Amino acid sequence: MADYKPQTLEKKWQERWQRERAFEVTEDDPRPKFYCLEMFAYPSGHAHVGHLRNYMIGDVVARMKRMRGFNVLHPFGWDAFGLPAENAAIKNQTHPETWTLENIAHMKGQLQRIGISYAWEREIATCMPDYYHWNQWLFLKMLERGLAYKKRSSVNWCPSCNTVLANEQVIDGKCWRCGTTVVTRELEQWFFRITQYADELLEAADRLPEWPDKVLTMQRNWIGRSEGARVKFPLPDPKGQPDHIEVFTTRIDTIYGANFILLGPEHPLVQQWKAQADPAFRQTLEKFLAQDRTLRMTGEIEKEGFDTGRTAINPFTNKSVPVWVANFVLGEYGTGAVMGVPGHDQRDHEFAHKYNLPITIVVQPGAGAVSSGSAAEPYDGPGTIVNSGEFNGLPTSDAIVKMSEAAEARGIGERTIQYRLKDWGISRQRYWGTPIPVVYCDKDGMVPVPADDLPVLLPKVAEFTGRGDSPLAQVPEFVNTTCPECGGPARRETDTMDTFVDSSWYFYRFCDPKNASLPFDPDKVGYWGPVDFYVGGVEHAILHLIYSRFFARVFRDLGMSAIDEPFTRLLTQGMVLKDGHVMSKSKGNVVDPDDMIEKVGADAIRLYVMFVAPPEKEIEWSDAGLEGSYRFLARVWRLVDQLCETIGGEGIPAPGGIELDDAERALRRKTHDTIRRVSQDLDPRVHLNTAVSALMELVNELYAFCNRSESTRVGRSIDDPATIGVAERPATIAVLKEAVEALILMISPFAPHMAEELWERMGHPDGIVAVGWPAFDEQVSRAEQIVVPVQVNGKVRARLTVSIEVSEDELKSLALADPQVVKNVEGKTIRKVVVAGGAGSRIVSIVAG
RNA sequence: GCGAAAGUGGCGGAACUGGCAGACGCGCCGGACUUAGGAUCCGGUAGCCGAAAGGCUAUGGGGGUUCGACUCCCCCCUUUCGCACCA
Repeated sequence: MADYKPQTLEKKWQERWQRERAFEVTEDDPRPKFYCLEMFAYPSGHAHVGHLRNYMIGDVVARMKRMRGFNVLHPFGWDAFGLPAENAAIKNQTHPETWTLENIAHMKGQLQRIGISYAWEREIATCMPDYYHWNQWLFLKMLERGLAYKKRSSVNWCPSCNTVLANEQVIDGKCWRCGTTVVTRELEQWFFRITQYADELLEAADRLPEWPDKVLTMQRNWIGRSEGARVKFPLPDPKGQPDHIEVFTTRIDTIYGANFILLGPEHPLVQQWKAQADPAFRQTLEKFLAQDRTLRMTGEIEKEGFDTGRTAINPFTNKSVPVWVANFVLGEYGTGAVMGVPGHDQRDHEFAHKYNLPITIVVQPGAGAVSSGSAAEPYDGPGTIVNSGEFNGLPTSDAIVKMSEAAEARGIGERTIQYRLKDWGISRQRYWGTPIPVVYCDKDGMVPVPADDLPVLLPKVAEFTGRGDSPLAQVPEFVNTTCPECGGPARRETDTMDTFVDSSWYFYRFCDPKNASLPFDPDKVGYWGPVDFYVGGVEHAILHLIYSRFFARVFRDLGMSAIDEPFTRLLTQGMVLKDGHVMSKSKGNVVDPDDMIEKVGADAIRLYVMFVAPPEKEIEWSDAGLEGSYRFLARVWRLVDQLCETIGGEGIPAPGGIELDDAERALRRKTHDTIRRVSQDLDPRVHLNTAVSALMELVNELYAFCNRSESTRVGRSIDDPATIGVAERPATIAVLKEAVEALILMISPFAPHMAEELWERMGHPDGIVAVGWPAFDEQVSRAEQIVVPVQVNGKVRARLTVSIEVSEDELKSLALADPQVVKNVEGKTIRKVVVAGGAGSRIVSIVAG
């Protein structure tokens, strides 16, 4: 007899798993593969239970799949480059690498203490040269194929982080990381041509049935496909190169109502015209253009325009229309210019109203009578075309086709598809990232570093001032190099890559983490890929998950893999709140897992987090709930502790062929019913909370079974003489053994340490890891009892408890034998008895009269 | 404004394809065992009526489909999340 002492037994099993390399895997394994992955971690210092929830969910699935006969790859690594390391270095006078490696060591210990079953021999850290080497390799491949390119552009600049942000990293005009308002800068930047895959990424989103709809919707919106047309509005008096303004519209059918042209402030013609204008005009234009770009992007400022004094020709009406600059037109989207149709667009209507521009109605809702005059409200729905010459009377949908064709025939426009998605800017003016492997030579210009010279190592020395230029530019030994082409002096690129590059393909590196000649062996990715089950926070729904889908296609097109979609199934786990807020160090509401392990052990934490809510939902941390889970584990412990001498070891037969009494049969049914429920709740559903509750029911049933009489009572306190374990009857022992062993096995994904210990105490010295999932006996489970409602003339008059083995005929006779049914149909003629419902549940309806 | 998801006891949550609403746990109440109990074991716990048997009312609100609705359909309310001038 021994009390449940999680701390010592957990340590024992963690050491044993490590010693026996219990979770390491190879590719030459006859079992089917299963790749289970949680989003790798940024090594920020200390993991709190909110972080750990992610890994616990993946671990339950990985352990369960192992038991069910899969060769399970379950690796872990570190997203180790990034700004916080650099900021910490500035603050603490240490090196980012020191800070990062110390954090990794600590967090790795935390993960081991909570008992996550990782193949640690495959661990990777993106800040190591043997990893970022392959970022550089891939960059060169993308450069060769035109998927990486450099251009000058206005970029989002975070003045606090002192670096560029991708569009995806700007939230409401603010930096995703620090919340500082983002400003615009003109810089030479490297881009990845993700837009080349826009259509494919969008289309394939329909073929990801095991992703949450929410994530797919977000990705679809982010890619933002619109079908429309580009149309040229000629400039009668160009005085310069372009002799027209091209607009993008999804509503070419309203073009007869286009009474003005609006240019975005970034439109090149605006700059050109400004330069040509007289000083007074230029000054007012500049004043207008000085509006804060980020304020404009929030959409909360009033619509304002500036009349350029120029005109263009509407190519359909041949009328002259004024050209304005408008603060609400986005320079980066479409052509940066739009046609203003005040009759049928809310924004254009407001604009026309404000500046007294004419409004023309060209669409009537429905096919009804034509009303005249300008509408007080713009109508932007479908309808019938009016005031549009030869197109009058067409439905708007037809008009879009006909007018597009007309524009194409006249060479003044074409149908196009416009995406909201833009190319991915990857240059970062920071130190702690992958150096971009190109050099600049006065003679040969931009020259890629030859693949044989990779990796371009990040120099150890760098000064961390937090100034707004690239720290690498301060390191002459790094910057000054020779040109691979001509051997003359050259300068290295001093920007580093966005860390999202690192995280966009790490799941392939895990398949072959030590490969020194390629990012991975295609055969190994062919074996393990794609990731079958991927767990992570919904905050990565757009950034990481679109970039990874993009990179998977790049590798595919390089001939490195056959995989389009890197993640077959995605689970976005909910956050862990404390006192109603997300855990964060600054809020002071973090729950440190090591404190909790000290109190109740890792298994109780794991069980609690899995039990308290479905994995997708956020949970509110509760110490009382945690204690409840500890109590449950202690309850299981006591049960097994008191029974194992009787039911453990060899020589006890399976209960299959033995004659059982009612209670034994009921327990056996419960055992197999629980196996069925837990199995289904774990796979294919991942309803971990209900799986745990099914196990709790089984434990309750076991206690009730043993407590039928004083002599078989279990579960009292250790020193209580009433707790002498169980009976004599071989059938009882056989049924109990089956139930208890199934319980231990099924609890092991949740509470692996305790399960191992109990399994050992039951007389199995070889450890649980290699043991299979408990066998499910359908025969036993089919004898399950169900309750069938019996209706008489449409009202439920009785409920029959029957076995689902009962046939329909038997069910009918049972219904008629039920006293209450007899009472309800007494003296009446039974017209009809109906049996309905699916397998397992049947409804008897009796029509009497 | 647009889009998505959700609304069930004191609380977290269950209910799988339309079939006993509230599994399981927390909390609370009681009993047993005890010098003691914040341990353990056993029981109770949606609301209302009733001594009980039992009955009635209940899944945000209102309609509908159905023998039967937490579940499906329509309208409304609330909350959360995402997008937000994308022409």
